[in-house]
Amino acid sequence: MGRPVAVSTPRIQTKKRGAASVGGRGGPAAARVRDSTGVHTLRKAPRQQRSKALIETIVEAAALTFAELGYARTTTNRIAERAGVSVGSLYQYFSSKDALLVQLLAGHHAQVHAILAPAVAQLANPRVPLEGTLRGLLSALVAVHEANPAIARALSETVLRQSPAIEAAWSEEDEGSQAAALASALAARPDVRRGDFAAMAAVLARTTGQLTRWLVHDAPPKLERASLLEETVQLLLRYLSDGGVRPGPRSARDAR
Amino acid sequence: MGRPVAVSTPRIQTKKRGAASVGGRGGPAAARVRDSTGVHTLRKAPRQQRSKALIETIVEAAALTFAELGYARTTTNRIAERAGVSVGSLYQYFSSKDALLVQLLAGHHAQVHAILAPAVAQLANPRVPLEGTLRGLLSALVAVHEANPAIARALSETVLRQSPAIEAAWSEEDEGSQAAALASALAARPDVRRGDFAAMAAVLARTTGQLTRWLVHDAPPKLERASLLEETVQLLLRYLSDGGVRPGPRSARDAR
DNA sequence: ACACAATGCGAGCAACTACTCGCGTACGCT
DNA sequence: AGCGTACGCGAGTAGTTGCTCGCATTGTGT
Repeated sequence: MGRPVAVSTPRIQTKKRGAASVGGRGGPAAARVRDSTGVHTLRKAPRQQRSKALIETIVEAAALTFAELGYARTTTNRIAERAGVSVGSLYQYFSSKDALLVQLLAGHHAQVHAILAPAVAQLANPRVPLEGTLRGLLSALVAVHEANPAIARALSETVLRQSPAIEAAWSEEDEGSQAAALASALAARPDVRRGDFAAMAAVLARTTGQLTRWLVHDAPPKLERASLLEETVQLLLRYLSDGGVRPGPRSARDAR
Repeated sequence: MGRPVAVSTPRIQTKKRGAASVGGRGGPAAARVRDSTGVHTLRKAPRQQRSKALIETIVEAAALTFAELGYARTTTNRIAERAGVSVGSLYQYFSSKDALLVQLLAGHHAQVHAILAPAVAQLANPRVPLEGTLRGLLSALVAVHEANPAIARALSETVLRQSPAIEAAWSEEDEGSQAAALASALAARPDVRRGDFAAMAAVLARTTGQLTRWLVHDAPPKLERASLLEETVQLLLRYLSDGGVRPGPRSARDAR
């Protein structure tokens, strides 16, 4: 490359000292500009077509790389390389590595929410049988995770608690956020076991989310997907259903 | 598209960092942590009292720091600082940051195993009621996690998939490893619902582990621990119990 | 066709990390 | 006390990472 690469930047402007130590191995955690509101949006709105395509490409590459290497081991340079663009372009639209992940999280949450909302609504209608609703819900969630295993896996594993910003973005709208609606839906159904509905909703939400992710990404390959899905349905259905196990006087005294 | 021109680094991956130098260093017998595939062991066996205490201190500091900051953001310097020792001392006994974590994992697994084994054995005896066994199991697991929240949290969250060595150490003996024993124990009980016992065992193990960790470390503080624990017991109990839920229209509607 | 802005580039930098090495210190034995 | 050595130390090193900045390239309005 015969191009005279100019002299190195003579500008010795001191970098903005970032906040606490944030970052992976050997990274300069400096200049992590954190908006006071903590909201990470695109730094800049794409005005032309090529830039929109570029953003798309970057996000896809990021998803793939996060999924493959995990968040901590993924470098922005690698993302850019995979996307076939330069790091500079990446940072023109995403203010940080975190921002990239937050973007991914937002997309995922949108998908999950689109499934959860109608499911909870249907649950609130006692005339619709539980089993069908649950089965449909699980299938839909599994489909989402299957449709984009890369994102979902990266999201659920290595990622949380890496940085405050990410954690905030995640908890903003996770499975538990609809707990209140879920709890009242459960309470409204006569075929659901009476109890502490808030706790029930929390346990239900947590279990559903975890089992779904596990089922798609980490379940032992030896076991058949169909069986596991069916077992999951049974787990949830039996948990919610009234009757069945008699917690009556008999079992009350068996505790030692 | 200009090619990157291979920035600097004429060297090709002369990284001698994370790699565990196996063998060599012929010398004193090293105290082994858990020798299976020759993963990580203590570099050197402590011969004097002060060094034993030092190792203890380091491990504790590591647990605390991992829990607080997560694995990726924890630096060995910080661990040493917290332990009040020098990095040099740390590296005299632990060959790497990974080794420290592997040590922690081993300890945790030992504790969990000590709980799981007798519980599965008890489960295999049909004369012991399910409910009591489950409740006891859950209480014990919760106690372990509560007794050392730092380790358990670090272990369950940020850590896995960070490096191949760690992943290997983890999967060596996780909840699923006793799936076979669990499955046959379930099959032997007449009061357990018939089905695909392998899948049941897997779902059961996964759910138990996840809910326990969640309960101790991440459950919304608004909900009471006791309620959540009780709900978890119900979840597992109802999942396993025979009878109860009917696929068809419900008939028996007993109040409460 | 022309000017100007939007976009894209990529080498380089400062920060930060995991880990080493040579040397002083405290231990335990005789 | 005296001596060999296990122990402990911490400044320093090589290597990486996230991110910036000046400039080249492409698109758009007129």
